[in-house]
Amino acid sequence: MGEPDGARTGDAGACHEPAAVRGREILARIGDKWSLEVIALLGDRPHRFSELRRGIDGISQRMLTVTLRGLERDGIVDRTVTPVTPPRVDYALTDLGRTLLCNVVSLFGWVEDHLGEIDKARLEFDLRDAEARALREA
Amino acid sequence: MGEPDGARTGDAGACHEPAAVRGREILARIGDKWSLEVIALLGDRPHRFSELRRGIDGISQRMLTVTLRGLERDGIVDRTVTPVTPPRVDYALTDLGRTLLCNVVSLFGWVEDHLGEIDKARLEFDLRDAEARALREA
DNA sequence: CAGAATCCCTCAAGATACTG
DNA sequence: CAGTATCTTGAGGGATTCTG
Repeated sequence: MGEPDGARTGDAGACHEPAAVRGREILARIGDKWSLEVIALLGDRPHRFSELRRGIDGISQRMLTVTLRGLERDGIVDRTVTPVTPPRVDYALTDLGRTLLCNVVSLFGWVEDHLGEIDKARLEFDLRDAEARALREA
Repeated sequence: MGEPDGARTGDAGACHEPAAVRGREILARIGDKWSLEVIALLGDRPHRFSELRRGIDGISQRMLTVTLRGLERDGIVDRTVTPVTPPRVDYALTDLGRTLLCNVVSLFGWVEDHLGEIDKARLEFDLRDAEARALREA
């Protein structure tokens, strides 16, 4: 940590990148391993840190913290500290976060609607692939 | 290579995973570094391999191949080989790919509409963060 | 309870070289 | 031209430890 340099996650002052890049950046955030589950839970109601931890199977406290920080930084979630002992921290979706959730939900709708096709495509691909592979070794 | 086992990219026969996991899986695919740009280009019109390579700045031929294979496996893009010398391979969106493109476009719309808010949130976050950091060292 | 700091390891991206 | 086969590197993520 020698240099408390500006750049945070590698996107520094990326404010003037082409829209496609910014778009991918956002998609990458919500497409990462945990963000979506956090957003989904918070879409229901606000949660405390430990509630999220229990609610998301397999997440480490480190990754929960990292994920929440990223979402907070992007203005997707709101963090409220209540200075009591032991400390209490609540997380909730911001207005921005809620509008994002809407889009994500509709994308999920697409996924549900087409899961069958996707699985079918994979099966066929893997089959063709296995055939080709078998031929090469013959 | 030793075991030509079933599993391909680590999702094996993931057909019965919870919807949330499948959704994240798809988001992760389209949120990866190159898929979106490929889909965007193909949304315009079919492209040859080398056209895509030239059209996507900074992609290596390996990553283009890997990306295309993933999209093909999921039934998003269609691969057509014309057996001539030198070989000619064309890629195009499938019907499934086109419906996905629609959703992606609307998600991009959201990003464009809220880029300002996101950037503002980041600026404020980084500022608060820097303040807190400065205080700790005092 | 909620997190910060640290270490470590895996896996995917990238560069490079070779081939049908 | 359109790939495949290796190798190296680096970021993402897990386990553990320490603290206000």
